[in-house]
Formats: sequence, C-alpha cells, structure tokens
Amino acid sequence: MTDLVTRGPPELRQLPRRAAEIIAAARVLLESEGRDALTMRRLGQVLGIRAPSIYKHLPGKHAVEVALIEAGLAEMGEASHRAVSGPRTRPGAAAVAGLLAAYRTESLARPNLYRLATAGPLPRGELAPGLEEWAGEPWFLATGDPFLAQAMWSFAHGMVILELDHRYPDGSDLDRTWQAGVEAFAVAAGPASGPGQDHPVRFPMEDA
Amino acid sequence: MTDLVTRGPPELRQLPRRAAEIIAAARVLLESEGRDALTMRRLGQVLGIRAPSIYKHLPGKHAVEVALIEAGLAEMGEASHRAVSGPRTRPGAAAVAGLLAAYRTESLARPNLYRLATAGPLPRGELAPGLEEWAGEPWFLATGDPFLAQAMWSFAHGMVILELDHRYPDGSDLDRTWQAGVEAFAVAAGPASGPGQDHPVRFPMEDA
DNA sequence: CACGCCAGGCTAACGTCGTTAGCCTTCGAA
DNA sequence: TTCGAAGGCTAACGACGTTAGCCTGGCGTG
Repeated sequence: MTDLVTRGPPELRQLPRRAAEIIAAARVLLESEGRDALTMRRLGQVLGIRAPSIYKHLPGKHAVEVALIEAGLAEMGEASHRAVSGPRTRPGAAAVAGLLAAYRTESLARPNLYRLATAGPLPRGELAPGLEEWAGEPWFLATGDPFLAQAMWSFAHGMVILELDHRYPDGSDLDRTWQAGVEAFAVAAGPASGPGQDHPVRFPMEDA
Repeated sequence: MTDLVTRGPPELRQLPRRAAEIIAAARVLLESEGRDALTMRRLGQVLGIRAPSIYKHLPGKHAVEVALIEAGLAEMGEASHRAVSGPRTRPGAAAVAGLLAAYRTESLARPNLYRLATAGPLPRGELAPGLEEWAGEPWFLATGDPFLAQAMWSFAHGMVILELDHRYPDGSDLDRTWQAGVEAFAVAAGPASGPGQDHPVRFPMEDA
C-alpha cells in the first residue's frame, strides 16, 4: 500500500508545440469566461487564428476537452496525493480531514476546470491510461477501505459541485457543512492515527 | 417540527392545456432519449407540429426546462417526505437509512430528469416559491441538524450523479458504497431513534 | 347570415455552433 | 530549383434557438 504513495502520476502524452499552446489558451478561456465561452471560434480568436485552423493541430473540440479533463484530473490527483503523502501517513481521521480539506481547496481554485473534468460523462478510453485510478488512490489511502473511500469521494464531489452550481441556499455556512461531513467520515475511518498522535482529533478545515 | 411533515408541497402553478401537453411530451423525450434529444425541433416533431409553433404556448426552451426541473424537484421532494413521514419518525439512524434509500431509488428511476433538475445552475427566481426549501426539509427531519443535513444530501447527490455519469470504475459494488455512507451518517445522526432532544430547531437548507 | 378576431398552426430566415472542403503561402530539404 | 508539407485562410453545410410574418378555421357578435 505504501508503494502506491510513492508511485508517481502516469505521464500524460505530450502534444506538439502548437497543439499544446491551443490547449493552454483553451484552459485560460475556460477558466476566465466559463464553459459556454469555450467555442472553436472564440478559441481561435484568442489565438489570433480562425476556427478551422485549429483542426490542423487537433481533431476537434472533443480533443480539446479531453486534454483539459486530463489536466484537471492530474492536478486534483496531485493535490490529493500530496495531502496523504506525509512521511508516515496512515488511514484514519487525520488523513481523512487533510484529504477533504485539500480536495475542497484545489477544486474551488479552478472551478470551471473541475466541473469540466468531473461532471458529465468521462471519455475513459481517451484518457491517459491509469490516470483515473491514480487520482482516486488517495481516498483509499486515507480510509483504508475501498467502499468508505468511494463514499467519501462522493461526499466531497457532491459538496464541491453543489457549491460551484450555487445549489446551497444563500448564506449557508459551508465550512460547518464540510465539518459535519469530515466528522462523520473521520469517525468511520477509525480513530486518529495521524503522524505522531493518537489522541482526540480536532478537524481543522481552514488550515489548508 | 411535526407540522413541517404534514405541510404539503407548494402548489406548482398549472399551465394551460396545450402548454402542459408540451411539457409532458418534453419529459417523455428527455427521459427516453436523453438531454441532447431535447431540442425544439425534435420536441415539435414528437407533438406533430413545427418548432416555432411551440412559442405560441411557451416563451422558449428555458421555460420547458424550468417546468421539468420543477417536476423533478417536486417528485424527489415527495419521495423524500414520504420516507421520513412515518407516524412518529424522529431524527436518527433509521430515518437516515430510509431517506438515503428512497433518494437513491427515486433518482435512479428518472435519471435524465434528475440530472436536469440537480446538475448545473438552478433558475431559482423562476421556480415555484418554497419548492426548493420543501424538497430539502426531509434531510433536516432525518438528522435533526442543518449541517449534517446538508452534508448528507451532498453525499447522496454525489453518489447519484456519479453513478448516472458512469464515474465509478466498472464493477464497483455501489450497494456497499452506499452502505458505507449510510453507516457514517447514521452514526453521526445518533443512535437508532435519536430522542426528541434539546436541539435548537432550525430549518435544513435555508438557514442564514 | 356576415363579419372580424384570434388561437394556433405554418414558412423563411437570422446568427450561433462544430465541422469539412479546398485553396494559398511560406519554408526547408532534396 | 523544385517540391511537399505545415499551417494559415474562406466558403459552406447542417443543427441549434429564436423571430417575423403569413394563413386558416372556428367562434362571438352585429
């Protein structure tokens, strides 16, 4: 299990120079103006070319989205791995709290990319092999149980996506809602066994 | 609190006959062929008329979607209320388990309507007043705590939407994943029948 | 009965989208 | 010097939501 932690992320196939530039522009466009702004014509405009010219470098809009989804998964995976890769992190309440805090912070830092990467159908066959599994590993590392891991990830994704879509009533104290979820899953993941302590765990959401 | 249970759903404004027929056709189309099939031309075709004729009855596609979202929220709300409206249901593990089971069943029974109603931005101002809050009440009734209620709803929505989008690895045993979540929240909501304790009673989704 | 109104259909068309076909220019290698 | 490929371009297609404007049938009123 520990070897999972040290295994790096699967390498994303790298694109030709111009294609990579297009993806980079697409990301800026997506994050700054939202999903609806990500059109081929608008993307071309940002790059100083016309929409059909993009097809000289990429097979279509779908390919742009796949590349962005890969970037999103990779970055969320990196942050999650970082959160559970302390020197001797073990499954338990502390790991759960740390992972959930990191997941929330990272996803809210790139809301449109997160939504693109995690909402709607996943083009599994077109993703870098192993990427999806790698991005999911930290949840198992934090809980030590595959079902609790999936349940906790579902909670985290639900919280993030509902927040991004402004689904909570105005004025909701989402810090406290996260806290409630953290406590529920921390208890389920067993008592504190974070680095160096085996004592009542406080659940600090806001230190990440 | 009990009066909340017995209070019925807010009445949905009812549409003129032909408009209601259009919405009904839209629902069938959405559920049977998916979201992408819900176009004005396709909808007209199902009804035996041309797309522009729909505008004689409804102001646009947005209005169709709003009506469908209302229907989805109302049905999910009804099922959720039913799940927590036992003769003397009280917050606690049993209520939590029952509500989560009902939520899963009902949402998976109308996957496309559920997705339309709960993913993406909510046209709050255009919904029947009180509908959203009413649909959220059961979560508070099951937990007795507004934050735990929101957290648990987030978990349930995350599970459903990830399942609908085929986001779990093939072969995942989602029954067991649900079970893991149910246990975590059941514990958090207190033992099998959380007694009528001294909670400050606040509403679930609408607190300030 | 004759008239006019209007509900509820229709076609044509606009501007958007992703995408394809085909042309032209530039530039490096043979 | 020539040639081919890389990488731009315009024109255009079919789908989308939507608008403008026309037409027809039935009903209420004079």
